[in-house]
Amino acid sequence: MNKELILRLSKYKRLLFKLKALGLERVFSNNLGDAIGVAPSLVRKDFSVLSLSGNKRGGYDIDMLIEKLDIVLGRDKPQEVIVVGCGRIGTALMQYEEFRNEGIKIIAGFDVSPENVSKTSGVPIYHIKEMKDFVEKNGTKVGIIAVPDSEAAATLDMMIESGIRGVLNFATIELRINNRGEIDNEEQPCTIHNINICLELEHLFYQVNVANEMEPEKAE
Amino acid sequence: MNKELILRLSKYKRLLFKLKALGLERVFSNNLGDAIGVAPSLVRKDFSVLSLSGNKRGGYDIDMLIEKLDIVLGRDKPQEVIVVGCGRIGTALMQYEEFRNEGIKIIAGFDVSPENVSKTSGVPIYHIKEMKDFVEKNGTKVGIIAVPDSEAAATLDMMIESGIRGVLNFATIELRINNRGEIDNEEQPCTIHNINICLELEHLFYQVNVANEMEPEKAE
DNA sequence: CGTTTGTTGTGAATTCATTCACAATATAAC
DNA sequence: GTTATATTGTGAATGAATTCACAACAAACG
Repeated sequence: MNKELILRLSKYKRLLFKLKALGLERVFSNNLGDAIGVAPSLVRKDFSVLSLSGNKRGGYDIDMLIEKLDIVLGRDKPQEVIVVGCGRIGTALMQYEEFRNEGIKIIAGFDVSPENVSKTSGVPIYHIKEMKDFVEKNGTKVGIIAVPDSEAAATLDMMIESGIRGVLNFATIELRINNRGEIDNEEQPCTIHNINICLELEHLFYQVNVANEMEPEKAE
Repeated sequence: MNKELILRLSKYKRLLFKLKALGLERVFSNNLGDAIGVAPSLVRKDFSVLSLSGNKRGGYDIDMLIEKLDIVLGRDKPQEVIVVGCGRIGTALMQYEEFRNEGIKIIAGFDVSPENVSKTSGVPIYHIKEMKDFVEKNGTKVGIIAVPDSEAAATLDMMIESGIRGVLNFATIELRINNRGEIDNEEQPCTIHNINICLELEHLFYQVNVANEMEPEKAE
């Protein structure tokens, strides 16, 4: 299963929810394709791979798609997350409204000095030393790294040691285990996704200052 | 120019800075490959495409690489950014330390009620109505969207109308213009990058709950 | 009931990034 | 100065994701 494919499946699902809320019952591959910006043939191929079949003329049943996608994406289990590092980014995430709509819940924050963290978010804040106990007790599997760059690598080690198996990293250093974000020779693999805001902005500056300044033919 | 390629170039550059700070003068393709997690042949291919050549035995000259990469990536110009939406995410970004190291500067924040935004970051906060004037006066080309989902599409329109040509979107709805994040039939193209935290977390849950729970052979 | 229409489903073709493999060659060693 | 060695540079091979193209077919229509 391809990373891009999984991302598309999540996008389909989100879109299908909205269409359903609007009262629709069926969709065509080109509706979905238009909305998420891919070719209709790719939508059909994706569904084909997952054995989601539609009606030869009436398109796909929205409820069916949502139900099957939920299974494929593993959305039956609770989506609970911890945040490690309660600085500005960390606390902003704890109060992030949109998580609620997606069924994602931040269940705890951890910091080296929890006494300095405002508790306004309603999320309990603990000292980072308590992380392992907490994660074991709650069976938490996913966590966010929002610590300064200098602490990121050590934080990752602690999280993996605690039992975390999926990590979203906001530090600007690229965290990896072995070669490509996943341990696969270990019994318990851990997946790491890096969100590197600086890198994204730099990419935009490239597009704006370089790619778009070229002759249209040379560009991109 | 491929998106992944541009990202790799930024990573090379960042790494080269660190190596230089450590006193190194030359690197081999496998040093760079190991460090950023790609094959050495890809590093060589990347440099080959850009006509960055090394010495048949002594590797690549770090200063030369940095200099040339800076040109290719368009880092000569100032990297100034505005933030639209000064809620928790927006203000956290305004105070984000790591931008400084990368030469990125947040030069203003805009909000519908600037009077409610704390000014502690040192970044001036204006009413969103003043954006167009500001952007025109300062020639700003890149901006960050940190408004609620419901406002995101309208905010994008305003930013483009104001003259912004590169957008980093933190709202969880996927913003696009035409089909794929770029207008290319217009005179002034605009590139949009979406950072969708919910999507990333959902992807992690998929990895943790589904992919990694399968038999190792079936997984991924 | 036969015909038209529109959409799915999928094997084949395509495209494109990455890896392979190795000739070319600069440096080091002797 | 000759030989050995390590690394670059790149054309060809590979591999994977996407698009194409069209047969199959269900629904609508007359």
